[in-house]
Parts: sequence; C-alpha cells; structure tokens
Amino acid sequence: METRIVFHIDFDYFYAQCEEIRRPELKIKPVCVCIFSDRGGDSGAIATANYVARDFGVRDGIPISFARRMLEEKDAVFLPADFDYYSDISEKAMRIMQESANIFEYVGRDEAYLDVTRLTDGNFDKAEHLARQIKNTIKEEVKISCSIGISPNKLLSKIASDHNKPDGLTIVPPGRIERFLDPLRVRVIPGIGTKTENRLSQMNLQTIKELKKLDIFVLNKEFGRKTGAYIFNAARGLNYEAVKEKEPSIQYSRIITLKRDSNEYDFLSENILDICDQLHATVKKNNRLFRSVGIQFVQSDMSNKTKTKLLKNPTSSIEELQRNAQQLLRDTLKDQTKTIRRLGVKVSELSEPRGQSDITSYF
DNA sequence: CCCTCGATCAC
DNA sequence: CCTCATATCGAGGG
Repeated sequence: METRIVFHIDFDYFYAQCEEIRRPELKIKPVCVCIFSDRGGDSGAIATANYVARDFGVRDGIPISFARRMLEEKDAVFLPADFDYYSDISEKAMRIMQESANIFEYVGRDEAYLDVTRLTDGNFDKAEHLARQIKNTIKEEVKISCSIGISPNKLLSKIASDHNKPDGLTIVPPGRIERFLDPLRVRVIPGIGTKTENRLSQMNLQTIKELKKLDIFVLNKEFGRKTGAYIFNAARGLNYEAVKEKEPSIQYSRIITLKRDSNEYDFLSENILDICDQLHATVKKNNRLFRSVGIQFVQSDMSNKTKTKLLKNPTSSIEELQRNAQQLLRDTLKDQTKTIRRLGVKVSELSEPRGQSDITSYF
C-alpha cells in the first residue's frame, strides 16, 4: 500500500468569520454566534466565537449567559446563528476544494478531507504548494481563512489542521510522525473526549508519548475492542481509513428545548407533534422511508433517556411517525419521575422508496 | 441473530 | 447554566 497524501481543511471560527464578512466592523469586537433555545432570554449556547472573544475565555458550547459575563463592558456582539447564510459561504469554499482533490469528503459545513495523492504525485512539497494555492483561492474568492493539515492519513491531518490556527498550515510527512505526536496531549486525538481523557489521566497518562506505554490488552479491557485498537493505533499515528465521498445519512433527528421542564403527557405530546412535523420535512426532502422511530429525553439533571421502536414496514407517513412517537412517550412516562428539559425524535433504519436502486429491494 | 438502550464524541 | 445532529460501540435481553 502506497503512502497517501491527505488534507484536512477546517474553516477558522467559521460562523463568526462569516458574520465578519458581511459586517467587517465586527472584526475588532468580540463576536459570539449563538443558538438561542426556545426558553427566551439568554438560554442557549455559543456555537462559535471569534478570536477576540476567545481571548476573554469564551469557548464553543458554553452557555450564552456565561459568555455575557465574560464579555461585560467589552462591546461584544451576540448574534443568532444564520445557518442558511453560512451554508452558502460553505458551498462556495467546498467547490474550490473539491476541484483540487482526487477524492473529496465533506464532513460538515466547516471541514473536509481531500485525498490528493495522485494530484501531487505523492510528493509532500507539491502538496504544500497545492495547500497554499487552495488557501489563497478560498481567501480571494470567498474571503475566509482556513487551516490545513497535511499527512499520510485522515487522523494525523485532522490533528495537524488543529495544531496551528487560525490560518495555519501544518505538514506531517511520514518521517516526522512520532516527533509531531509524542509531546501532544492525548485529548487531541479525535475520539478521545473529556471522559476518556479523564480516565487516562487517572492512569497518569497525559501525553501521547505516555499513552504509548499502554499495551493493546489493557486498552481493549478499558475501552472495548474497537476503541482500544483505535487508540492504540492513533497513538502511533496509524490510520487506514480511506477518504471517501460522504454517504447519505443513516438517521435523522430533531431535538428541542421545552419552554418549561415538565413530565405531563399533554404538554409533551403537543411538542412531540411539532418535532415530528419538522423531522418529517427532512425525511421528505431526502425522499426516504424509515423503519425505526425513537424519542429522547434530556431530563432536568441533564441525564438522557431514550426509547426506540422498530416498525413492521418502512414508511414515510407523518401520521405513523406521530402515532409511534406519542406511543413511546406514553410508555416512557409510565415510570418517569424526573422532569424533562429537552425532547427529541429520531428516525432510523432508513431506505429508499421502491423502484429506486437499493440492495434491500431485491424482491 | 435481532432488538433496545445508555455512553461517548463532537457538530 | 447546559444548542443541535449524527455516528459508533458495547452490554444485556431474548
């Protein structure tokens, strides 16, 4: 198997940068793009903040009210997220990247992987040149900056693109993998989040160099077979996942924050019908059938509860969706003591209507 | 094997 | 004080 060259490209503080494009005067101010929940006031979270705001401690995902406190008297701007606008800008930049790749993998509005092995003849100097070209073109035509990681695989490139931001370019050729990874904290490995980091920390493992001391058996025992093997390889910079076009979603979900915490069927049922409407719009837009319906509670203490149900036949009927969601709601409420803060509905086991190509529709 | 559910990650 | 959406894994019951 030959050495590949993979790019991971990440748009810098994307939503906030988009806002700066249409209002350049914001550039010198702290900018927070917010997702306001349905509760009114400042209930909700920060989706993205620009670097001026980050300098005051603002981080993605923190409550809006926290950010308000950090930015008191700082002339900060809080804006509601405008996803349609961000998607437009994203598409423009994605097109530029796609044209410079042998294989293009869309990950989300603000990130993508590119396999450029053939385009660069497997040469990392050519790859660096190509990356600079892409950065320049996106800057000129879309006005946004991005950070790029270049390496032989997706894992390392993702870590590399995050290594130097904003407007960064980090190259990790095969000969420099260990030197690059060893000093980094285990948390930079995608898939190692707060929970896993804490468990490793309790074993006195902070850096990737230290993480490599764990043998595969201990990892498997602690984190399960798949995850254990993944972490073992990741610590060594090994990853064989191919860059491939994004496949259609295998599930759709919608969750809302309720106007008030509750565990009354009538109140929750009204909301669930509403959620079903919105979710059904997505299902229809993508022309899909579903065979599984699930509901999700986020309880007042932030713990989760889910219940799902498999249907006899695939369907796209909104009535069937609503009926099943309400049934699950009734079932769950039977032994529900905690009140509920957020309510969600999910459909999965998706398929395409008959007549369209799908390996499951042989007969 | 099929199904359900919680946990984790991270957009 | 705590958004929203998706995917994956593993345990446990049948």
